[in-house]
Amino acid sequence: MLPDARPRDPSRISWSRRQLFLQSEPLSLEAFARPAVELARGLLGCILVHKTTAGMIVETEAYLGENDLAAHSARGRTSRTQVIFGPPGRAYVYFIYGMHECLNVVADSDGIPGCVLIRALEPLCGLPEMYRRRDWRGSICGLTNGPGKLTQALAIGREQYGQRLDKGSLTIRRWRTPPSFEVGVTPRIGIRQCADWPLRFIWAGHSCLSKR
DNA sequence: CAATAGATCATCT
DNA sequence: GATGATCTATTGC
Repeated sequence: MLPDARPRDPSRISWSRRQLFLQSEPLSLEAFARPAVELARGLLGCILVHKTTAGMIVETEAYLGENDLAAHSARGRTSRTQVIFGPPGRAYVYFIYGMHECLNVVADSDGIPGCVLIRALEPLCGLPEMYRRRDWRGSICGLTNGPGKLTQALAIGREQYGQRLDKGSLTIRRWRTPPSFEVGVTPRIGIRQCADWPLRFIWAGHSCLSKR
């Protein structure tokens, strides 16, 4: 089903395509029903799969429902933000700067807003496709080390708005034996309001983190 | 290397 | 009409 990746730099790509399927399982909907901060931390090391492409999540940001003026949900329910107020485990995809799509995972419970922005992945599967879609000839990490880059590489867009992430073509999976790593916490990137809140979570020292 | 301009449009004032 | 949870290329040191 998934195409083989092109020759890789073994120091950067940690798992083979075969291991991806033998050693992972989709997160259940209940697994997403947690506070956004907790989910943001918990999604690190999990695998985002869209059709023939996949990558491991190494950077996330939590957006809260209350008093978080940086969150899209802070201005209330609109046609764009309604999914954030709904049940957890759904995709919130929005369009920004006239050209980029960003993927969020809805957290908390039905009626309570909260979501997690996926900011960076380590590419795992379908690398040739990613290179083509990104029109990129640089490093492997450069395919997906940014929120707009990873959606382009995995072909995720507003067509996936509201889609559930526990089954179907867009899923988040966890390793049966999770990798061990150190988690770092920093302020979120690219926002003006609440700019100093420590809600960005990273796999400390990973080479595929986004750039400032 | 750091700083900055330009691309480009859905959303909300 | 302004803004923005971004990315890339280019400029300048």
